[in-house]
Amino acid sequence: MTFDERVWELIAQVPEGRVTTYRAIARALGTRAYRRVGQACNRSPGMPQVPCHRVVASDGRLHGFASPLERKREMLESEGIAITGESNGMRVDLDRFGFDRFRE
DNA sequence: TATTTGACCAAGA
DNA sequence: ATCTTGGCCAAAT
Repeated sequence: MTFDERVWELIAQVPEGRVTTYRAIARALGTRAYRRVGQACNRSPGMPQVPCHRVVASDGRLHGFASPLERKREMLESEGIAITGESNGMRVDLDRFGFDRFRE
């Protein structure tokens, strides 16, 4: 099993209405290669296999997504997750929506 | 085999 | 609060 696949497996465990962080995933895998986790998301199959839109930066900000439609993100987040801030600094409250109780 | 590349992060300034 | 810097490490070149 490759590193990417392990990352996807963890992301798949994040329930709807919750988010996780690149840091939490790296920690769960016992590594500090946070950037590598981001790449795994980039190459992930996407929904419905891997809900990579539920992965945010460690401070709760919505990172990356070179996609022209960051709006898409906000919409998907609106599956019950509150977003604070404007287009630039949109962030989620990790204390309320954060998830890192991975199994295995 | 060697180098470059990230949807990152934490600590300083 | 914003910016810079150095570190991280598997995959893709």
